[in-house]
Amino acid sequence: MYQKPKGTRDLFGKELRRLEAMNSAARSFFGRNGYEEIRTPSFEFAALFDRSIGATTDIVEHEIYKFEVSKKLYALRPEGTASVLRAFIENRIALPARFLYICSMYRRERPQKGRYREFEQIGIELLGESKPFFDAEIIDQAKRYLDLIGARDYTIELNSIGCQDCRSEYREKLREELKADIPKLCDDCRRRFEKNFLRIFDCKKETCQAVYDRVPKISDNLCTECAEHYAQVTEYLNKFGICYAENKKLVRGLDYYTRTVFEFKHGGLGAQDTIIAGGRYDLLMKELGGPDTPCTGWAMGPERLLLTIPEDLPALNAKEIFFIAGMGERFVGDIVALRNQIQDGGHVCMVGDPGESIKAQVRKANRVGAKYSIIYGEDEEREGYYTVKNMDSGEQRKIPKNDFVSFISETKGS
RNA sequence: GUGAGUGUAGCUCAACCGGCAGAGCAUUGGACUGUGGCUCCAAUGGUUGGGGGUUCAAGUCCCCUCACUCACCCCA
Repeated sequence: MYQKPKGTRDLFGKELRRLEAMNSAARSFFGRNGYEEIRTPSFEFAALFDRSIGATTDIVEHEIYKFEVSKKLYALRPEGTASVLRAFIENRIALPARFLYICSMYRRERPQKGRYREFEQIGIELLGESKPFFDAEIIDQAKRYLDLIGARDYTIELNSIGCQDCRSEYREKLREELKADIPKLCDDCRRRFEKNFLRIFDCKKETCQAVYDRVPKISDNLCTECAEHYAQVTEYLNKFGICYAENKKLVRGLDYYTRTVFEFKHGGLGAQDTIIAGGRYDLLMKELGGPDTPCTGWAMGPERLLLTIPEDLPALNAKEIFFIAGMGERFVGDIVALRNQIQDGGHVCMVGDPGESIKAQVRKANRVGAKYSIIYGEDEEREGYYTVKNMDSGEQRKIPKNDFVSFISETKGS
C-alpha cells in the first residue's frame, strides 16, 4: 500500500471545507482593505531564500527541499515574503503595493501538533509604507480578520528589535553582560548567540530564562529613530483599541526583520502556539536587488488557527442535496435528464444505482445527507409525476413533471 | 537531526503471569416484496504495522524496521 510522505495530509470533507472557508473569508476581507491576491511559483531558485531568510538560519541550512535539474538549484518555497518581493521587483509593480497570498509552504521538519512539512500560509505584505501607522494597521487587520472568522482567546505580543545599528551596538552590550553567565547557559543558547544572537531569548529552559530576565533588552536600547518609531506604533495600537502585551523577549527567527515584530499566540495549541507572526522588514527589498523600500507584513498558519476555532466555522452556503432513486435500468434516460434539470437549477443532485432496491437507494440518500429523495418507477412513468420525499419530515408528494421546474426554483432559498 | 509514547476488524478500543484474537459502532442481509433514520435478529470482517529472535506456545518478552503522536531543535 502506498503512503503519503511524512508531514503531508490528505485534505477532504469537513477539514478542507473549513480551510477553504478561511481562505475565501481572507480574500474578501483583505480585498476590502485593498490587498490584491498574488500567486508566485511553488519553487524558486534556491539562492533567493539564502539571501532573504538568512543563510545561517535552520530553515535554509536543513529544512528546505532542494532539487537540482540541469545544473540549476531549485527550492520549494519555505515561506512567502521572499517570493512576493522577488515578484514585485521582477514585474516592476508600482508603490505602494498591498499583496495577499494564500499558498502552500514546505519545510523539512519533524511533524508535531500544528506543524507539517507541507502547510498553508495566509499572508499579507504592505510594500512602500514606512510610517508607524502602517505597522499598527496590519496588526489591526490581522485582529479584525481573526474576530471575523470567530477566533477567540488569542493574545498579541509586541516588541521592537531595532535596526542594524541598534542591534550591533546592543549585541556587544549583551555580550559583556552575559560574559559571567555563559557557563550557566545551555549548549543551544551558546550556539544561538553566535548564529542569531537575539534568538537566545526564545530558549525554553528556565535556567537560561533566569539569566535573560535580568539582562538589558533590545527594546530598551534602541537608537532615537527606532525608539520613536516604536513609541508611535504603540500609540496607534492604543488608538485602534487593540489589546496587546509588550514582550521584551519577543524576537523573530528570520533575519530580515527590523524594528516592529509581533506574534499572535493561542494557548491550547501545545508547543506551536504562534498563529500569526510578522513585523517590519525595511532592508529586505534592497537586499534582494530592488529599490530601497520599507515593508511590513505577516503570515498566518491557518491549520493552527483552525485548531483553536470550534467546529462551527461560519459555514459556506450549505446546498440542498437531491437524490434520485430510479426503479430499474430502463429509467436511466429519464433519470439522467432529471438529474441535469436539477443541477442546472443550481442544486446538488446524486443518482442511485437504478438496479438496486428502492430501500437501498433511499438509505444511501439518507447517508449522503439528501434533503429530498426523488423516486421514479413504473407508477410515476405511467402517470407522469415524480414522487418527492422530504427526508427530514418523511412527507411524500407527487409532483407532476410539468410543475417540477417551479418546485426546484421554490426550493432554492429554503 | 535528538528524545519519549503508541501501532490489534473500516472506526473506537479490550485480551490477567506468555496459553483457542474479542466487544461496541460501522457495513451487508432479514423482520418490512416500491421507501431511509428507530428497534430486534443474523452474517461479513484480522497475516495483531512489517521482518527476525527466545519459547512446547508470542498480540503479550527481546532485536531491527516502518508509520503515527507529542516534545526538543526550529518555526506559521
